[in-house]
Amino acid sequence: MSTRETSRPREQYHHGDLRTALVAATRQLVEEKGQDGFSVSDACRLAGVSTAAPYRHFSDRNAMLEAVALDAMAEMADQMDADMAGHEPGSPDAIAALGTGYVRFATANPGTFRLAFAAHDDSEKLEEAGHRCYGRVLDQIRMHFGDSEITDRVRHQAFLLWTFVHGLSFLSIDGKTDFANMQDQMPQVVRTATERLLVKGG
Amino acid sequence: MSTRETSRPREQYHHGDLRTALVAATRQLVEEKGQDGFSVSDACRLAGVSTAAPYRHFSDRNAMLEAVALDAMAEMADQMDADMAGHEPGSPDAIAALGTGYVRFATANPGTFRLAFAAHDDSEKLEEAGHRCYGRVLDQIRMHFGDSEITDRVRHQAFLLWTFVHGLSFLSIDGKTDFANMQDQMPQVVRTATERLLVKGG
DNA sequence: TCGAAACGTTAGATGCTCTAACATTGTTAG
DNA sequence: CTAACAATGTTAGAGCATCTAACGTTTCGA
Repeated sequence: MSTRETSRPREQYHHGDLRTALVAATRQLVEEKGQDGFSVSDACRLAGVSTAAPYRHFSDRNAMLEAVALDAMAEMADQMDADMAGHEPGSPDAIAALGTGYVRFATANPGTFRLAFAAHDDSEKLEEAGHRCYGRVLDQIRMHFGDSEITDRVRHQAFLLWTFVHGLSFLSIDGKTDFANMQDQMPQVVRTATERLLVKGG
Repeated sequence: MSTRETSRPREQYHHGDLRTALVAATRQLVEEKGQDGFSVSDACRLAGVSTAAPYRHFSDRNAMLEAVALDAMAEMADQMDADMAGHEPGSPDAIAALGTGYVRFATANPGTFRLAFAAHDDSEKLEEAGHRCYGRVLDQIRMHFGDSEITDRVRHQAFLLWTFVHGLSFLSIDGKTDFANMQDQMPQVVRTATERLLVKGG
């Protein structure tokens, strides 16, 4: 067994999978200290390598953050899939579950969520991952209306819903909700908003 | 006339109103380069003082940002008041105007908006300014329902609306809307969401 | 008017990002 | 098998940022 933990000092000159270790360290630090609080040096300490090592794998500090954002976006898609499983496709239940999954990811990974949605100046990969994620919403709304393709009506409705859960995510992670227990009440709030925002009208 | 511009070098030893000048410089830089891109040194260069000068007025870099956030919060309240003027108090028009003002401030001052709503670990002043701002929303909803005091129903409705405009603000400043022209279409989106979210039901 | 308080400056300690030059290991062509 | 080369690590250091310490200048009140 090779020593690949991020916490213990290495015995070998080559790490083995430093890129992955650095992304993990970066993510952990972003959660602990936020995007600005994060430092490349700290990540190096966590991974047990010198401060110059990351530059073999990332062009700069920002690229490290971008890699975390990319990971997070994919993970969020997975979480949304999981939360949606078992619900009738296109049903209000399924749509609300999609929204709930979104907010749940945000509150469970506030630093990463904020990072993933900050304006990374035109990272094509990240944009693409975001679209894959959003595609789930579009598709559910499409099925809800029984449309065969993504129409303007579908797009408009999806945007209203996304806007709501996105706002709820930020208010939650910034501590602006005065819910006694966010965890318990959030799904009901999402459900209410979904039902009210989602009408045929367009 | 004393030299108080932020761009020109001073002739006098004492600046006159350095605190104000630094807040202005900080705000400008936050808009230009974002919260992380901002540096105290840059602000000093703009204000024409040495890099040690700010520490007579602010405990640290973060306190400078907090001062900007505080200013912004007050300014946002003003903008919301202005946008609401002329509408019947408690009317859907007034409420939608309140929301539109919120989003307009965010898109006009993205860096500052993001800063103002980031989680500044328990700044009482900032929290208080936020509550003053939110009070406007609560009051309009209260009047909308003809209630004499802020009831749970009012609070719940206000929260739904705030959530929506907050989400719309972030999606807008992060370039996640595919509106052809945000400026033109945003008020209609806010109007639609307001009408759908705002129902007696609770 | 004179001493203290307020407010600025320079110098420097410390830490961060990133690059250059060099060291070690893995890989592959002959 | 082995010598080159590619990949991936290291150390040293340039350059810039935050913040503190010690000190200079101006304002203001007793």
